[in-house]
Amino acid sequence: MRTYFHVDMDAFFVSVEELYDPSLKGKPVVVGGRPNERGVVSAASYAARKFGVHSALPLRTAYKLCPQAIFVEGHPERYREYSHKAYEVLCSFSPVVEMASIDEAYLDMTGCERLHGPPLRAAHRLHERMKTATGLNCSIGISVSRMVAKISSDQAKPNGILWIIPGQESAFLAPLDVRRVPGVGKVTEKNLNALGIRKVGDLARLDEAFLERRFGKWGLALAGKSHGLDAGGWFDSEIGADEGPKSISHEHTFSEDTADLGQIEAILSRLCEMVGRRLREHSLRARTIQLKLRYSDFSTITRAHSVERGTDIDTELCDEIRTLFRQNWNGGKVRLLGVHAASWAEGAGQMDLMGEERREKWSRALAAADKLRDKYGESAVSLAASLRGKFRERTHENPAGLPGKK
DNA sequence: TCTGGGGTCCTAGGACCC
DNA sequence: TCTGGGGTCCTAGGACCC
Repeated sequence: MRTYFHVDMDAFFVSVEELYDPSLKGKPVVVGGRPNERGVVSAASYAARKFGVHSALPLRTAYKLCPQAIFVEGHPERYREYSHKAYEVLCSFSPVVEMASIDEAYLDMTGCERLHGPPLRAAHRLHERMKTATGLNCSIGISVSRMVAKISSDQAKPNGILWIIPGQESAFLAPLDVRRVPGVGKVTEKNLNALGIRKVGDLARLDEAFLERRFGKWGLALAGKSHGLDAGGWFDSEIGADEGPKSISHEHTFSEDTADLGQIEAILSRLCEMVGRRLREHSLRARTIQLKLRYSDFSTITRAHSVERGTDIDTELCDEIRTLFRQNWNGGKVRLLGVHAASWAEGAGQMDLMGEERREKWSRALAAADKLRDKYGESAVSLAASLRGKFRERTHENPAGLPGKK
């Protein structure tokens, strides 16, 4: 029998912002952008949540619900920094730590009793050390199952600890809404509700075979989850095994929908550069390049093309993407563009669409550009098309022509 | 309520091969 | 030529998570 902790930082982005600006404390704060921007709430303070503001809510809606809230853009570098600080605290508690996202982690605490005492005492110590070392509150769920630990940390919020005594998993889960189960979103919840299944206990009473017939493999996993088992997909995998990214993508939503080809191609170039840069950072070459295109009516298509050898070169990505775009654009106003790279090429091959010499020349030039970007920021170096686009986008959003948002 | 951006995993059909 | 079956790759779309 194992012991897992799920550690989840409370209102993480907001709490980090409060460390930098203590005057925010206790006030309704919304992280995500300006209230009149296209976009959604990344995080809301507890004071803001009282007004019905929550993450994923459109910013404009958040503003309607809580006009007095303080809206901040957010600082990803700060969040990464504090995420790393939290990670170090966790590593001092268990050798088996897996960050599940920027603000939550799983710890395998099996066999740590001699060092830290029984689970609850260990959790209190961890909670305290987290506060001292980072200034941040977290909530901790404890169980023999990772999934139950995650649900219990959720129930423990804010700033709490909840231990599910071994053997009590089903009893703990039974009265909860099915929506609390990780992996059950809006759609699955609706489908389950339509069958009269509202609580996890309803799910647990059902025949496994019925769920499998109804929902396939996912139904079987659901049956296991309802009993507190780490069943299906994510929870089945080993904890702590980090294998690097499986895909790299960037996308951009226009502040106003556009059918201007110059503007569109400029953004595509910029996105390709961002993807290319990340590929080179990870020493990866992508075999599959995918375009994402969303129109004003929110209808969205993706179109992919695979190449034999893979690439990490901006111009090659750009050529692929531009072709995909020209082949598939219906001429309508575009809301969002995305560039997605996946399916990594094996080993250290050399050539693809270009000859080896040209390729090396490009690689050197791009490495130099990456360095400049490190030093002076993302906007320092750009392909011509991208530069044009930046100028247009910026002038569009920012008629004064002031420096960009970064 | 007018809907971001970065990911993961799953399904399903068709091509292609043996 | 009247029509199998399994495996793998590619593509498109969708649910879900933070």
